[in-house]
Amino acid sequence: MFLLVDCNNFYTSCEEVFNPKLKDKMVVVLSNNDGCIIARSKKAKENGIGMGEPIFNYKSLIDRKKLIIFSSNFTLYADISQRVQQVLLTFDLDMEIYSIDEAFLFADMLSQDQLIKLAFSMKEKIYKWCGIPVSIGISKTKTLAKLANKIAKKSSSGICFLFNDTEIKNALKNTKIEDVWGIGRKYQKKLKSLSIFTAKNLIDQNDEFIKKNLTVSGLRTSLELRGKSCIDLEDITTFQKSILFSRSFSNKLTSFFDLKEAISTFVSSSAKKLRKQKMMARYMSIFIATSYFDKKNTFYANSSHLNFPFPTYFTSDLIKFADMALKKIYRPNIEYKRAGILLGNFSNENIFQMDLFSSPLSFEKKKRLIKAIDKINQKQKKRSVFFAAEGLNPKWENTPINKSCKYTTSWDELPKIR
DNA sequence: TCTGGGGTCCTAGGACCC
DNA sequence: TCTGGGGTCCTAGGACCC
Repeated sequence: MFLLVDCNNFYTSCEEVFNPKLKDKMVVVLSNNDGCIIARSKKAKENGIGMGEPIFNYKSLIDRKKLIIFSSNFTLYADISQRVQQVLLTFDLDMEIYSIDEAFLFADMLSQDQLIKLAFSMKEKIYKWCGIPVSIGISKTKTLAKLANKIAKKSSSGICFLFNDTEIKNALKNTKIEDVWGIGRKYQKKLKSLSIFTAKNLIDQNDEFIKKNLTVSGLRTSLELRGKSCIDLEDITTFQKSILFSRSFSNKLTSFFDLKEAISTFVSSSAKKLRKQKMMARYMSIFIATSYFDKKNTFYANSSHLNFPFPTYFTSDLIKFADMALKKIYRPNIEYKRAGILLGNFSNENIFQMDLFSSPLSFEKKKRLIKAIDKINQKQKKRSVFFAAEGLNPKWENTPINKSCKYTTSWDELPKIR
């Protein structure tokens, strides 16, 4: 049996842990640049505040102090997530961290009664130790566990089991097709045009039809809904395949120089992430775009891809490559609103093919240099040492206005009790 | 003049997830 | 006026090989 443990309203719940007064209030957490709503408290959801909506739609609610807003604080959320995972580990089951607020667990050799008991004690322990409420769905496959979790969210106990065929059949009948894990916006539309409205409707189709319309992923989904497990627990050791860093700018950028500074900063951050995972990249993609919502000017978006002759995790190399890529897609006199970089095609830092013409000696030298830089930045303030290409005064960064403290990861920001 | 059949690898784009 | 960010998987088509 698979269990899906999912934190309720995760980001706003994290804020509540350190700010109990928020309980039963309308609270939302905002995206970068304080632009869109990316998390809502229960009360906010009940009052019809939509996911992904721009916050300026709710200006009057904020002015009247009915709606409390937070800038996102991912340092805090990631740390709380870690703590929840630690608690889950104490139950000694195979586990897959599926996202910042979800984990799949796999239990065999347990009776239904034991599973029920287990789920209740998990929920209780996580709340007691971390202050985070969770919902748990349990069933025969991951897709059914997801479905059970959705039902659990609405139930008073916060836990839902789908064990026998009648229970499952009923659940499928009452589940809208768009609520099935694996059916997104496009497929939903397609399926509805084919008169498929519920999960039950989907599993009643024949395999060939499903594969033709939804590819093998859709076929897997429907097999899973029928109770046949096709999606295994992901191995924890599976390594990451790409690193993306993208931002919308607070001020639009026009000059090549400004854009280059922003991109170089993105490169520097992604390279740091890459080194942390002891990986090297051989592929880079850069993209830039104007504002999608700017109706006055024509929309421009472009990307440029690059395969390096050798794998690297050196910021210096990557900044040079990024510069080459950016030159290909940059057009003058345009107001850019968004940019990003993607690194991929990874290999291990110790096992890789070197460039035939570079000397191992210079490689070692570069390695020592970058390790030293990382060390300094870790010990001292962030960005004590950085590359000139990143620029001294970023013109695109914004200062979040309503950010809570790093209560759990910074000595200077520990919660104070007065 | 007439020109086969069986493969692999790579990539862009489109779907999905949180 | 103000509109997010980070991932994975699958497929078709093009390039290549023998």
